[in-house]
Amino acid sequence: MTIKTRFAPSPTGHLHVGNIRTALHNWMFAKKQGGVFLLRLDDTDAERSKEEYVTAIREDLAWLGMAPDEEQRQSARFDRYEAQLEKLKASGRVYPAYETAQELDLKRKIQLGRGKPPIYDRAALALADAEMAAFEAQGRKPHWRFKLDHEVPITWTDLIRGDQHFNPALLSDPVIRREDGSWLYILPSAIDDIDMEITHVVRGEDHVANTAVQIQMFRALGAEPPEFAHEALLVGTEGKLSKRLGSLGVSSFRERQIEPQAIIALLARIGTSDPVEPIVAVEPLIATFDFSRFGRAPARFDKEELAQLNQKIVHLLDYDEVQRRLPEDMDAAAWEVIRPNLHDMGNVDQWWQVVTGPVPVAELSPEDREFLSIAHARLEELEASDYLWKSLTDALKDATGRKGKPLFMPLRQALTGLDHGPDMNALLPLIGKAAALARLAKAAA
RNA sequence: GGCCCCUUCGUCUAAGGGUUAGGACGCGGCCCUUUCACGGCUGAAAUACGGGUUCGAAUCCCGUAGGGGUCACCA
Repeated sequence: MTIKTRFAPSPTGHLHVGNIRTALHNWMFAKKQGGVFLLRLDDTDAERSKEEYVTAIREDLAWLGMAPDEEQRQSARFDRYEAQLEKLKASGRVYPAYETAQELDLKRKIQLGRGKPPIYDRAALALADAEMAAFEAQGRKPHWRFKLDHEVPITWTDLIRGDQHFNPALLSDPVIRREDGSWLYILPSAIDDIDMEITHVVRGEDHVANTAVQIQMFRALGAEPPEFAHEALLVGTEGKLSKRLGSLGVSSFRERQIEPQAIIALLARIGTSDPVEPIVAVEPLIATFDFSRFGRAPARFDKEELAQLNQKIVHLLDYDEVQRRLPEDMDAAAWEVIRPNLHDMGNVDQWWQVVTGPVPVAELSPEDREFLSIAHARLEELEASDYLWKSLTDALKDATGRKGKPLFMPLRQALTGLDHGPDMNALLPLIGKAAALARLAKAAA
């Protein structure tokens, strides 16, 4: 049997870290088994679903390198849901209810006030035909609920959480369809999982109770439930499931010059017993992916940790991977020289500026300026070569007796305008003899 | 409030009765580098609390505290 996972976001907003993590785990699990990764847009809510978010979700997944193998959307399958609902009606597993949202809300408040769990009381189940007819006569239309079988305990072995047990009597019969005919996600999701032959449902632990309900739905529809893996949610650095985390999307990562590889490397490992490591290629990440390594406690997502990982990732990036984002005339050799000093890809221009100039003129003492004019004279006599820096500093050592910091720091400042930066041995050939002479002359003046 | 899950260095975690409680990230120090960074080495750093069970508990049991989730005509 081929493995098939699905990522089922509702296009009511952009993907955020939590979403991305879930998508990633679905994708990695499928890839590890040579399976299929399905993107299913849960757009049953026509009010809130927007086409721009559909596009954004596709683009974000592609940018992260996990384009789906297949795409489906629930809005195209309403006929199918209708047909399946009829079957459930026929087998008595769904029933009409006429309460208004306000009435239900009131009931819940009363239950809560009494210290009881706010579970639907199944009043609609006791309705006589005449009462229903009366509601219909008033023009009231029913919404539909799925009838949980209270006699059958719900159990499954979760790939992350282990054996799970739910008492169906402690769960509300879920509303599956509104009076206006629109669908709630829970039944369509189960129908889709069956029809699309999903073998593994990987989602956040906020769905465990839904899974309990859906397991009865699968069975009521004559299907065996798939495997389930519910992962612990991500929390922010404050320890709470932060609102800020919900707004951290791909666009904010792009703005902050975070490479997709860094996001993948962090999200693949965070909350697992494997260490978060700067790994650029996705294959080793996939190879170590294993649900048994997932912790059950919420993991902390730290933007700072992501930034640090990103820096290490940048230091591992090959020239061909970044070439199209580099200044046009920057070659592989220059990339190698500049790369170790990068904080993120946003620093490239700054360092390339140091090579191509112009650079700011350093403030120097009269002694240093005199030293630099000697340096200028010596450099003029030298051949441009890969060892230009060594030849120059050797010559100056002999000529002036300077050594150590007093020897090289004025040179670095004159040549780069900065007191830190890439190795001058590598940098000077990049700057070139002519430009170096000009900078020395300017700083000595 | 009911139900479910969780609690080991700052962070992510390993160790399912006997360990100097291990690793990774971060942090400190040293080395390398005629700068910064990179890299190498090294150090500090944890079993939430209280009771049991046991020769022996991070590990099993109970309780307390704390955290997370859920209990929608959202997904």
